[in-house]
Amino acid sequence: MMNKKKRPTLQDIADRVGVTKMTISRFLKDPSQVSAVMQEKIAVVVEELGYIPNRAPDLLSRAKSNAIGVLVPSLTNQVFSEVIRGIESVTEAAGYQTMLAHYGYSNKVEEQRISYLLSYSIDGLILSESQHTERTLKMIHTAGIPVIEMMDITSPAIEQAVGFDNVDAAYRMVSTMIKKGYRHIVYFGARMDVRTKLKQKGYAKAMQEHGLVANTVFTEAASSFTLGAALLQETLAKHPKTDGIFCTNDDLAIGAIFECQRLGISIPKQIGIAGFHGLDAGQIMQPNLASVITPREKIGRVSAEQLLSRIKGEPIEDKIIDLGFNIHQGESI
Amino acid sequence: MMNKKKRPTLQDIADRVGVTKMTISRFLKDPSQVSAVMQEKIAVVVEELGYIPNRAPDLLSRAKSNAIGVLVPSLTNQVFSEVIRGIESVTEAAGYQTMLAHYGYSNKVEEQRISYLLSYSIDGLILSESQHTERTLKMIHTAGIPVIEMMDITSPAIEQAVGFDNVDAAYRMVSTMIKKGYRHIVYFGARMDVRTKLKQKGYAKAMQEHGLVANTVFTEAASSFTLGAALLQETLAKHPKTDGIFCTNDDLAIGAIFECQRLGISIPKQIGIAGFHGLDAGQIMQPNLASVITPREKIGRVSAEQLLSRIKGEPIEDKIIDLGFNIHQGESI
DNA sequence: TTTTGTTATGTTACAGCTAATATAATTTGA
DNA sequence: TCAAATTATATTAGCTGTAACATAACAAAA
Repeated sequence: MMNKKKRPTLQDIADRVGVTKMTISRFLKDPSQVSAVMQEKIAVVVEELGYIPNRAPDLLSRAKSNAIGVLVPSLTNQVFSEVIRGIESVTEAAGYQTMLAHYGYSNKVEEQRISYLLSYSIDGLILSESQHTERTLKMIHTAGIPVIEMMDITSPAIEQAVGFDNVDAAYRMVSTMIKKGYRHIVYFGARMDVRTKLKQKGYAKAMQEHGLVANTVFTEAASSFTLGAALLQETLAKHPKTDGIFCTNDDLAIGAIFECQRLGISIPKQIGIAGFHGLDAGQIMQPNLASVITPREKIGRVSAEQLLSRIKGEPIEDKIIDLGFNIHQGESI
Repeated sequence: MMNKKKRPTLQDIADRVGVTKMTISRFLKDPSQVSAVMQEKIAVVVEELGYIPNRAPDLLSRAKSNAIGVLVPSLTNQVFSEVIRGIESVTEAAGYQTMLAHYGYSNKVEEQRISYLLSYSIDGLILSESQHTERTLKMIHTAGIPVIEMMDITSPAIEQAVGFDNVDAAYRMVSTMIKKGYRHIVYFGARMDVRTKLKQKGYAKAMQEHGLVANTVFTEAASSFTLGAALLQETLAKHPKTDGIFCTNDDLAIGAIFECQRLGISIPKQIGIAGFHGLDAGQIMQPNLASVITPREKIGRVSAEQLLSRIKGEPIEDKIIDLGFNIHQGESI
């Protein structure tokens, strides 16, 4: 076993300077709390020993850690990188550390990750789901820290939700497609997590209202461009009359468009395709991708703001904060 | 101030069960260390109180933290999500926690993040850079934990590097383009971090060897599809004879291709375009993108394996582990 | 000078868990 | 049956920093 070198402690510094560690502690927190002479002496030794702070004792003896936990389903998913950017813009400014974890869309893994984050005495938690295991709910309750659920607002499980209405967003996009004349619209899903299912609900509702038949093509795999292409193939085989496709995200939509182009299927003439989230890639491509534009960074920012305000002890003002979405028609429908 | 609810401790459980907290500690670590009767009794109370472990005391008493730190420049960058996946596949299997931090390509931020990770007594560190501030080097030295530098192997700053040779990779791709007949190849850079500069070096070397003029078009902004399109515009204006483009990453390359398509510039006939890393998006698109395929997941995996082995006290076998790369010609050059 | 106020430093105690060691309880074996 | 071996539980001490309180040192005011 490699034994970590014994790192210098406050006591080590104190011994060299000839004071007690309390003085060093004060200096590190705010140098002006110590006399000018001391400041110099201590600074030299701190530098010399290369002191590295140790958070453990602080976590042990005090309630606040000045850190929050953030759980996202996946790091590969660009949607969440933007959410994270929003969160950190707020936490950094407020001097909070952000402990990031991902759970691969699994409730069980989410539970483990939350347990791990809580073991570091975080002051608050931002989740990306609104469905959790029993034990997760119990842990959160026991920890007694504020929690925000991000992204979807249709059925928050805990205290406060920030995001938009996935069902309505899907409903509106599909309605737009129907209004444009599409009749055989298929829904592309991947991984079938909660949000994918909510969008399916909105899709089904729109189809039903117009007396149209709802068809879903999906896979359990994580979505990707390649997968969009594969789902298109499957769709052409299973539902040859398809004239429209609504995808749970832009990755699938872009993959499907590429595949159409490869097969010589004209977009939007023969098939109209719409995605979800309005990522950069879809906006730059030819044809410009129709998509539901979601306020990802803002969701992160508002979530963090709400969380910090609650950590400060302020009460919940709005249990549900709806940040809305926009339908972008682009050129692909 | 919101006061976090006082979480149950081992003592609380012990009191209810009527034993000492040591017995509870043993049970939690390995239930079989405790008599069968106790196991049942304790399990009930643990469940009932919703016990959440507290890592602080453990960290404090200098035991191993069973956590490693991983620093990546950016979470938005898909390259690094794949590296992280590789790392976690190893650390999870070994029961290690991975503490993730990102530093936005800034040495100074890297320093802060490292300080933060070290304050949690991590057992090892994986970095994505081979250039660091003075203080970073000092801290790492003082902490006395093993460190791996990932991605580039041309000039490791600390102990051990895992990755490939960026200069050579760029050199080989550009040489391939030259061999195919391209003469006015421009290099697209973004953010001009260390790796971007290394690739530029390889590009310049290949151009020079063939008596060709090297031209770089770049921006300080983070790369994106949109940016690739913008750089293409700039290039057409500045270097109208351009017949080839080598990009520091696939995002720029894809953006450039889209822009060419929009402008009616034929690829690869009029302009050949090559990217770097071989991401999914480039492989599915039309035309299939030429790119340097890098073993990203493997870099993560090997880095983690090496780190864990060194945490166990094993010596460094190879200071530099070169995992190579492949030139994929695709259809875009 | 003495008193009071102010600033700088010191002292004490504590947070929760576990390694190491001690003791009690139980089983085994001759 | 009782000593020895084994197993189960208890006791003690320590990890590092800081809040809270105590004291010392010095300056200003009376």
